[in-house]
Amino acid sequence: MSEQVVRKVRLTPERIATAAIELADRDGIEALTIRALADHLGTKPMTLYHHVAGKEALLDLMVDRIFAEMEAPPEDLPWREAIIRRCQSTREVLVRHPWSVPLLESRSTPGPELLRHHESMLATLDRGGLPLPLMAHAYAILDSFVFGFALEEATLPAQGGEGMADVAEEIAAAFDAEAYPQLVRLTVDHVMQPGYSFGSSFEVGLGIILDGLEAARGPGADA
Amino acid sequence: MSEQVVRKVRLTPERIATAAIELADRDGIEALTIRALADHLGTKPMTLYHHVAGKEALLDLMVDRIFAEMEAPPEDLPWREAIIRRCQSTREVLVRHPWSVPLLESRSTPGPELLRHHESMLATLDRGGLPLPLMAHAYAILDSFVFGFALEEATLPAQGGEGMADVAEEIAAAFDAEAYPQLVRLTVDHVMQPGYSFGSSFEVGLGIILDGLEAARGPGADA
DNA sequence: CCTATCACTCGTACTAAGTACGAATGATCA
DNA sequence: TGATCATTCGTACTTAGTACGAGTGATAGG
Repeated sequence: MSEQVVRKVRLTPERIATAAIELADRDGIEALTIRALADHLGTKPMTLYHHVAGKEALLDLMVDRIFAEMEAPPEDLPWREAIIRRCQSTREVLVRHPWSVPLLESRSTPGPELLRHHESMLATLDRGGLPLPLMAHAYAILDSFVFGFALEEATLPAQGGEGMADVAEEIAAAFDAEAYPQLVRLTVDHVMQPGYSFGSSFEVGLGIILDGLEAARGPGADA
Repeated sequence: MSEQVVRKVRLTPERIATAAIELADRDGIEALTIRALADHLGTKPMTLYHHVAGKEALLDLMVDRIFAEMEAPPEDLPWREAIIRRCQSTREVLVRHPWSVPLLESRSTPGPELLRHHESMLATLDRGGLPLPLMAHAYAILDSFVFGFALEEATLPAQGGEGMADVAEEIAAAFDAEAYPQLVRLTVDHVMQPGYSFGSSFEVGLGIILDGLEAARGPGADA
């Protein structure tokens, strides 16, 4: 049970947050306790409190680090590509840390990395020539979609194409085909088919939204 | 502190879940403890365990009841209107119970009402004449957007138009205008303006997505 | 009418987890 | 060398979920 990793480096809030993310990735967010984290760091619970104000503060730190993982696309990319890149990166990060998705939005105090993330998204939209009101819409819509998608993806049983098909099969068997005909049809005739990938809807959705935004902007300049 | 509501009716899982939702609405999800719930129901903690297997099971019940609140649109409505109606209803429910959004997606065991909700959404899409693969995309995209939007909305400081402007003002003051120019510009020149409403992006986003889906369906090409 | 059953109620207490308090330890600098 | 201060951590308090088993009241069969 105890892992007693020997600590060689000095404790810092950043290092603690990093270790906490490791633990959450490995054992799930519900297994992330102060005691387990201390153990993982080769120290004792109360020691952590000299670097972090409490568990809530720790969660805030973790969230900010998650945002830090989302990379800003290079500025020389065309507007549309840049947005796609950033959204993909965001999704990848959230897939890597599925436990974080409900957390991200339940924290009320925004950290610097969160602000940076938003800022760079807005800057890219600005480069696309969107007027302010449309920019606000674009921002809200894209963010909602990306996080919403990640939210669904995070709770999907298994995201590997095959593993998911298996699960879907079980579900379909448990379903009452009369009570839920569409659900069963979708599952059996589509989801369980080889080559199905839930993730492909991400690209499609993103494309639809970007098309709509460009149409709303009109024939503006691109760069 | 103790509220000691006199209980007149027999305890049932449904009634317990309803009371739990009331409590969560009023005091927040973190204040929903078994003890507080028992108090609210005029009974004792262990009594609840004869009707509900545990707190996890209680949360499952609550989630299913939340889904039950989302109303299916009348079948005679045109396809597009029906989708909009359902999505609006979903959003309204989630705004009414903001604490539930992270919960909804973190539960892995789907209840009957959740299945019903999905089924009716799919049925409406089917009425729209979407072929199966496009239907799957439409479903994933719409759900992601609606829940993602609700997720953001749930964590927004205040959704009343004015209250939010106040908060935005504070935030803008705290911001470093040099570090986050776009964020500040958006906040000051748009969000803080009278008449701004975050929620309006919902309609816009929904419209864009539906336009895109119709376009994809239209001439016969699909994705 | 009496009593056995059973669903329901609840008092007690155990466990896990966050964290307050203050002592011990060790490094830095005058 | 000794004082200061950051860090570490042992102990213990608190809250919350819930296991265990005793009480209690309504109902059904004799």
